[in-house]
Order: sequence, then structure tokens, then C-alpha cells
Amino acid sequence: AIDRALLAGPTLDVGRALIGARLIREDATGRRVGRIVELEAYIGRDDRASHARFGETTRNRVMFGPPGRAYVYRVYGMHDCLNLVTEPDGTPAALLVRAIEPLEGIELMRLDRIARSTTRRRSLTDAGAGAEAERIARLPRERLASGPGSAAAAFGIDTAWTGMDLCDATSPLRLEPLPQDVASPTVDTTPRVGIGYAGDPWAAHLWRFIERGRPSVSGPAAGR
DNA sequence: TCAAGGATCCGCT
DNA sequence: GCGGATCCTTGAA
Repeated sequence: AIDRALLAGPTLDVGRALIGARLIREDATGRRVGRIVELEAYIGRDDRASHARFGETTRNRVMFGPPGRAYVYRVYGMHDCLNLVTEPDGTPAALLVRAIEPLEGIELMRLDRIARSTTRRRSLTDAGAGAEAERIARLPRERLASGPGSAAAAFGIDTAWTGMDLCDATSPLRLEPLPQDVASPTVDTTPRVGIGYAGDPWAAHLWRFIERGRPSVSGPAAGR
């Protein structure tokens, strides 16, 4: 597992360092492995784009706790998003996992994407659900966990996973460093996605980290 | 461009 | 405690 001391560091450093790292879910449902290719930093109470801007609440409490844990929240009433808590105990900060490149457990990921997309939509007819399952079944591997809602869904993660320790080698959900024999990734930065409401300077900060040349990266690419 | 979808948070009583 | 705007998204039009 990844050393907790790394996650305790400054969030921008941690974000850059974790591009290319592995996210692993391994339990009775099987084994899934993915390469983290996109992360966004949310740092401190002053960050007007962070859930911590309202102070500590029941939802965001884990952000204020020790590093290395999962913070999972639901947004827009249907998508769950996985965050990695960073910085020392008492400092609210996290990295939003925006995209993962699936490496192992591809079929498990498809099944969980289908399960979620069909159960979270009341207005979906049987025919609509069938069409949705067909669409996901045909998605290329690199698009299965592209985007924060899709990444969490592909790993079967929902808000019940909040608080999970990601730095424990025996945990069903954990982080592993990039293998030594794999070339270190080229990391680009851009502004964060979907937080225009925060206004400047928060909206302008280059706090999104993406791995250059990876098709699983979601949304806009780097400027150059 | 737009709706789906519901928890969350604010501001007020 | 209640009403109402908001929201770290997604996929189809």
C-alpha cells in the first residue's frame, strides 16, 4: 500500500505524485485494478469550491480527519464521487478521483456501471434500462471509469465507503504506488472542472492533474 | 442545451 | 424544524 506519510503532505504535491498510481478493490466480489490518470485538489476551509467551505458537517467530516481515507459523497442526486483525504489530521483537504484507466476486473466494472445506471433512475422504463445496459456493455475499456461518477461506479463504490482506509494493505479498497519498472508519467495541470461558481482565484487555480496522452482522461485536455 | 435526481446546506421561523 | 436553491455529473438532443 502507499505510505500514509505521502498522503499527509501538501495536497498539490500528493496529487502530482499519485498520477499513475493504482487503485485496487479486492474482496468477495473479485479484484479490480485501475491506473489513476486524473485528480483534482480541494484544499482547506478557504477553498470556495471545496465542501469544507461550510466548515465541518456530517457529510464532510472525514475530510477533516487523518490522511489516507476515502471521502465519498453523492452529487446531483445520482453520482457518487471518490476522494482521497490528504494533509494532516485537522486540515480539510482531499483529491477528487476524476478518471481511472481500467487494468483488471473489466467485466466487474461493466456490471457495476450497469447496476448503478439502472437503479438510480426512477423514470427509466424496462426498455430504457435494457438499452442502457447494452450501451455500457459496448463501452471501450478506457471509457469505463472516465469521469468522477463513472470512476466510483466502475469500482462499485458508494457513500457507504466513506472512511475506508486506503493505506492499509489488507483493506478491500487501497492505493498502490506505480511499479518501479513503469515509466513515470507526464503530468499536465488545468483549472478544476465544474466549479465556476467558486469565482476567482479559486476557479483559476491549476489544481487539476491529468496524465498526458491517456485516453481515459475526462473533460478538457491541457492547454499544451 | 438540458433534464434527471435527491441529499445537503442556508436562512429563516 | 421547514422551504428552497444548489450541486466537485452524465448522456442524449
